[in-house]
Amino acid sequence: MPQTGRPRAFDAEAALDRAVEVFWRQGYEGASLTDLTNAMGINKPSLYAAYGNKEGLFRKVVARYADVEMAYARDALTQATAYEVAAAMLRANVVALTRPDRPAGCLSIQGGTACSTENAGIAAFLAASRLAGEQALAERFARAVEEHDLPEGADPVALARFVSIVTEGQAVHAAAGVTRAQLEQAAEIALHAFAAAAYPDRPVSSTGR
Amino acid sequence: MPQTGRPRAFDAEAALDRAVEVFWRQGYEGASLTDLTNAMGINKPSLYAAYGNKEGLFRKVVARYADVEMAYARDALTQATAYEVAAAMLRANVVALTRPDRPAGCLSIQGGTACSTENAGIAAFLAASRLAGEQALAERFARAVEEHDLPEGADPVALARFVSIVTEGQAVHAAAGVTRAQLEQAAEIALHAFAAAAYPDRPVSSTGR
DNA sequence: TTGCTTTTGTACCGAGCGGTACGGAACTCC
DNA sequence: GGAGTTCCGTACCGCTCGGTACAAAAGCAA
Repeated sequence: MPQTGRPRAFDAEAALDRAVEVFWRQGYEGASLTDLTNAMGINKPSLYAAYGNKEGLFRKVVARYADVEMAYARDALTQATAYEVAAAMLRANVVALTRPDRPAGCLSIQGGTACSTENAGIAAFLAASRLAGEQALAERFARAVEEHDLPEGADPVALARFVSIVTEGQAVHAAAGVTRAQLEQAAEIALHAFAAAAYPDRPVSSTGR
Repeated sequence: MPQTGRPRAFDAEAALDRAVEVFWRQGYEGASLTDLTNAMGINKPSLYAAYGNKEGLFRKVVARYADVEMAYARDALTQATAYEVAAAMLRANVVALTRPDRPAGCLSIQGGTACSTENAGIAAFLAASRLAGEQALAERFARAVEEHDLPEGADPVALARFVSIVTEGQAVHAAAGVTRAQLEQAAEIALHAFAAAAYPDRPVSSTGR
């Protein structure tokens, strides 16, 4: 595989990271190619050669975002118990949504929940990727039932949906400028709910961190 | 105030309702003037004469949406107890998000959580209007503390924030196509959490409706 | 009928959109 | 030092965007 020709003058992965921020802040439709190329430090033909087109770039951006910024979600799944999984997920999510060196909120929602008809696929793609994360969580909770960590009556799918809904609400709230401390407070309430719903027969201790 | 001149040939309020649907489905930036005028059955000069410009139309659309589609939220505030307020809010929200004759989700989020830099004001406007609803809820819960409905230690602001976060997460989920029954299940879990957080000393009964 | 006022439809505006043609520049292989 | 290959920068494409000029149409008052 002979690699000849003029070498690329930019770091494709670093440029992708710049694009992540632009889409994160402005959404798919709100980010113009000019915004993107300016932030990435390249011009349009380079962008098209390296990433295909705007949609191709966006999909690579989402993949990169999932790799880098959503690592906490995969880590959370490795916790020992369902409760710890939920706790890690909710708490780390709040931290990720409010990092001072990142745009507030999450790309998966900021990218676009509604689009023009011609870009409807973008919103659907993002929705599907969110639901995939929810399903992974549901599978982890199902394992917890098998392991008798969660009681037999627990509904792994419903629990995962609840956790996922809270993380999405947190993301919307974070994008509106709500502070990390305020979101953490809400995460603890949600976690309390998770415990009550997951272990319905067990008495619930008082709320609080 | 003499009303002379050629009379308007369309119902401005009915046309506004058509515009609500377009912005609800496609978001502010995803809805073009062509999309809007086609749906409203008018042409551009009529739109500009009646509503100012695209942003003016959008603000009128949001106001109309708040009047018509968010009535349930104001109704919920009139419930007798904080718990009933939260229950009415969460349950009615699910119904509103999944009406078969309406776009899925809510305009306040579908309208745009992220926008191009020149339309950043739109996202901020929507965020502010959501937070205003949350504040109304917080005031209702504060009243509940005064009335000794909620215990003295309860935090009305945090409770309102939690409820608000769940409704927003539900909206994102609904827009992704999650069914009403699935959202209702999550609402009940959240409601359970609300009870535990609002009445921390009281024992919690098992989950379920 | 004659003004006067307002709305309507058409046709158009400058600007920005996503995307590309093309020539020169920078590299490897022979 | 070509020859071949790939990338970079400029300049441009057709199209759609939000917004408007203008004249005909439709109402009122006199």
